[in-house]
Amino acid sequence: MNKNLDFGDCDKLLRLAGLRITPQRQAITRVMMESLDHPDAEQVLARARERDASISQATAYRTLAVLAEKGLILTHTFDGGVTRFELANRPHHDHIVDIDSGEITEFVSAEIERLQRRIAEEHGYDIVAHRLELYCRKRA
Amino acid sequence: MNKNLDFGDCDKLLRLAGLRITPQRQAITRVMMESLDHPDAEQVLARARERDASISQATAYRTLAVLAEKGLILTHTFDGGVTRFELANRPHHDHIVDIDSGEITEFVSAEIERLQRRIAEEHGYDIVAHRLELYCRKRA
DNA sequence: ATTGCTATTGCGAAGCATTCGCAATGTCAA
DNA sequence: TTGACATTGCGAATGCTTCGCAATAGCAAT
Repeated sequence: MNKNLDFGDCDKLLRLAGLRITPQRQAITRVMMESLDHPDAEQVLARARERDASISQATAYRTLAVLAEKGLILTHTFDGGVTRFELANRPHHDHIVDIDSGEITEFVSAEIERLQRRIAEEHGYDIVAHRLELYCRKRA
Repeated sequence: MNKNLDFGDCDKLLRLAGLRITPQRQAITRVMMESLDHPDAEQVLARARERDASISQATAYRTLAVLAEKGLILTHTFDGGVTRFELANRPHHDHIVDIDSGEITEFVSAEIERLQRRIAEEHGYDIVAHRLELYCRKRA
């Protein structure tokens, strides 16, 4: 009980989403808060079960879905792969996907973002969101 | 290796890909040559069956897979949806998606592509493919 | 604390797109 | 024409994700 130092933050996040606080949701939410990578549902479930072994697969999917719906986590579906998740309140970034290993690298380019805005503007648009993924292979 | 192929001849295309010419593959390949949109496997199958009603679902998937593998068609997966296909003889382009109307506008930016290559290079990667989508709203 | 309303859960089954195993058939070079 | 082997259709099997439902648990009002 004394190791749950992040309980407050976690509960706050769940209340933000207007969700009832359950041990399962706390475990899953804390996993997302601690994950620095982009785990898929299976990985989130495995990590959450280290905290609460009783969590079912369905609950993992449902909790991730509702957190995404409330905007607290982001979902990514890289080409041909499963849905992956990450916490939403992090700085914006795009992704490099290693097509051999599946490894994800994050990057930001202010210059690309500026060009995107210019292109959108030239077509009479304002950008609401964008998605940029580079599917890459390690240099020989 | 497929940049300058003659896409006007279905049989020639299949032969260049090193594939045996079958009625099923001819039908599917012709469907792809005539499609101006980005049909999914189910749609390709339906259109191909107008030419050859005997084509099975498995053959549609297998043919599309092998054509993609040979670089003759491209695959797209929009937002966790199904895989969609497009003939590969069109100039590369990215998409502006009007989030209100769903209208798609194509664009190309050599400058963005150059920046992408530089970013990938800085991370030790070569770009094999990329995906860039701008989700936009018409300017007020 | 107790109650009552309902959101949430676990379970297994059901979807859905896609792939696979295999015997039959078709293609093409020799 | 032949024969090796590529390709096909069928249906079953995947793999990820969602659903139906009865039991359970959270939470606000008593």
